Amino acid sequence: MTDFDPDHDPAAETALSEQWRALLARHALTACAIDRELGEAFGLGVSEFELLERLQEFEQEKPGGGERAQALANTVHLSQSAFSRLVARMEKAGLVRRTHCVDDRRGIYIALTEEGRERYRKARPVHRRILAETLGPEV
Amino acid sequence: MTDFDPDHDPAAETALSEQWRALLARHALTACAIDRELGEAFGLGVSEFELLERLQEFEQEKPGGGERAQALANTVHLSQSAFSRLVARMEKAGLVRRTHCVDDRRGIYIALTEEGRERYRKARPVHRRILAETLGPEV
DNA sequence: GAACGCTACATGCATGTGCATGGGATGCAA
DNA sequence: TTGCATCCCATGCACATGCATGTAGCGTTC
Repeated sequence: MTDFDPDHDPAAETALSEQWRALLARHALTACAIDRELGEAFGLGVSEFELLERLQEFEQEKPGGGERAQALANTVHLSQSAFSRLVARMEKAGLVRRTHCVDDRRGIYIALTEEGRERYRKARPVHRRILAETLGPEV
Repeated sequence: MTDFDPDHDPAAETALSEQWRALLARHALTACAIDRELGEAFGLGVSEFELLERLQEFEQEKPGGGERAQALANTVHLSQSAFSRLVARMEKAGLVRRTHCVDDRRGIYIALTEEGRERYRKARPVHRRILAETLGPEV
């Protein structure tokens, strides 16, 4: 709420500003590269890949039949509505499967399909290579 | 083009992946906060503020009548088309002014209006406060 | 158990974005 | 001059996103 800092420090302000610009630049560079390469090769965007990765991780922890949507939505930095549509797209693409919970029929479980696991397995090395290329050089 | 690294190093791969996740999280947190607060208070988004800031910086360097669009587009991490529309929105809002170059009539100059300078002056402290709140705590 | 509020997800709508393309301006070569 | 490739910006289109709202299920209170 305070418009200008009580303890105004120009040097700290400049440092923060440059940190933010660097973050913006790295984010744009990497996200753009992922969208382009994974999009062309596997039909995946940044969010799609992130979701596949989360599902794969959850699957390793407990091999049950998927994970609650709510638990996943928080991990991909999307609004609730955007997440809902992301899952819908990926279900249509055959990468995940939605099933209503039996104990709480408001919620849904989201599980990888075999195709989803396979797609992730193939896309992962490309994703990691892009990270190495764009994040690796600490410019 | 190489699908999997010649020098495969699981530890380095994990480190890169976590670095990317942290970057995604920080970007989402900060960008979202900026969009919300600057949007409510000043009708500005992340890109709008960035452009105002670049224009203000260029203006200080050489107080001439603006900057070439091409030179600015590279600094805000937008596609050429998105940048074109960003400028159109901001011109409509009275924040910038477009003028055709006289020497090369393909290009345009983009200059701050008085309203644009004023809006930036007011928004800047809020922007910096958000950066301090979201980037400052090195979680 | 009826009514109410709350939660979990879906959807209508407005908007911002990237890709492909369009259209005018420039430069160069024949 | 004419023709052609290129550059700079604008625009049609498809699509992803966020906000607001809708809908169905849960829980509590009386």
